[in-house]
Amino acid sequence: MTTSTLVPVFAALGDETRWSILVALGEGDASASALAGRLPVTRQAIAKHLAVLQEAGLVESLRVGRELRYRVLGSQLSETARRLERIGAEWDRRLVAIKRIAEGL
Amino acid sequence: MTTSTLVPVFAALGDETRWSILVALGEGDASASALAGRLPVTRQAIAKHLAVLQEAGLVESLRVGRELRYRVLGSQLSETARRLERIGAEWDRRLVAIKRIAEGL
DNA sequence: AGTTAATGCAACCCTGTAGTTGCAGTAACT
DNA sequence: AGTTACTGCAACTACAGGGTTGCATTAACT
Repeated sequence: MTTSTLVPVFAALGDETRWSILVALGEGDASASALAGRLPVTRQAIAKHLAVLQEAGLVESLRVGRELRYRVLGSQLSETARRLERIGAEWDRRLVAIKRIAEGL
Repeated sequence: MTTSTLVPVFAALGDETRWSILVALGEGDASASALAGRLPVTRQAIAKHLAVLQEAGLVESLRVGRELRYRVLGSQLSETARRLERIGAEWDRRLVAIKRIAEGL
């Protein structure tokens, strides 16, 4: 497991507008146009954000009639969370070890 | 719990160089100058990155003699992981509910 | 006290990207 | 078939931020 695939996910999550989109999608699948009706940005801007989110594996798209609907993928988020947890735990373990050494054990 | 404090953390994690810094710090506390010796960027660039990481609560600084040493905070990472996990789980729950409706229950 | 080695600050370049407007394409619905 | 409503593509603006160089400052160490 490399971190190379993690970075794009975080980069995607590090934007307020994209979070708004994710939260909106969290309430139900929606197209770029539909999202543009709820958020204070253009449909084209939203389309770009959706492309970034899809590239990061955080959403998937599905054609429904003439519209392209997007669905949020919670599993990817959970997967990322598990990885983060492991890394954080490891760093904390090291810190504890350092403290024990500092205390002269 | 709002997501407003989450975004800076992800923005901080969404950069390869900052990950290199975090990984390096994961092996032991270090100053900006020391890090500059190991990574292919300037000390000043690293200093900026460290400021971002500190702002996001991912590292803390401690003076040791005339140098300013940085330490990675795994706990913040774990905290973020827990939040992510919850959100991801909630979205997945909704998806499952939708599928059950689609199956006509 | 003088030297050395660290940090702090400022100005600058340049690329990436969030956002826009405008128009072309395309597939439903009547 | 014609209209409507959605997506796709392209060009452009503007600003944030990752990176650099250069210099000032400050605090250990001898």
